[in-house]
Amino acid sequence: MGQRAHPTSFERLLAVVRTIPPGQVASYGQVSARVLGTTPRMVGFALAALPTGSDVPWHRVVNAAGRISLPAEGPGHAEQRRRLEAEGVSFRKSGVIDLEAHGWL
DNA sequence: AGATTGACTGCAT
DNA sequence: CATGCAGCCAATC
Repeated sequence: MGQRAHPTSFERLLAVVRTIPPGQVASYGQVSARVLGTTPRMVGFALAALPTGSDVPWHRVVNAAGRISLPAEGPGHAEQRRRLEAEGVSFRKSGVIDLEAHGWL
């Protein structure tokens, strides 16, 4: 099996996402800042390629404004919000998450 | 090999 | 508060 001897930055990003505790959220930028050589855009790309039913808590990643970045018209948006609320994450009236209360670190 | 795009971000207008 | 633009890196065409 010709696998690489060390995790790709793609996999490292997913590993970081796995460390976000339930009930908390981190921004794309915050996740990418933990893996040198990566950017917020890569985080979104990595999560978008995630297989259904993966163990990665992709829903705990939101944009820097504390808002869900998935297209509001798609099913992913509603699903992410549902999962977060199930973990106790509260949304403001405007649909913005209170990062002061739920922000990671 | 060059252009385009994406679940971003920060600063300027 | 809404828009625009540059910077960023990998995947795709």
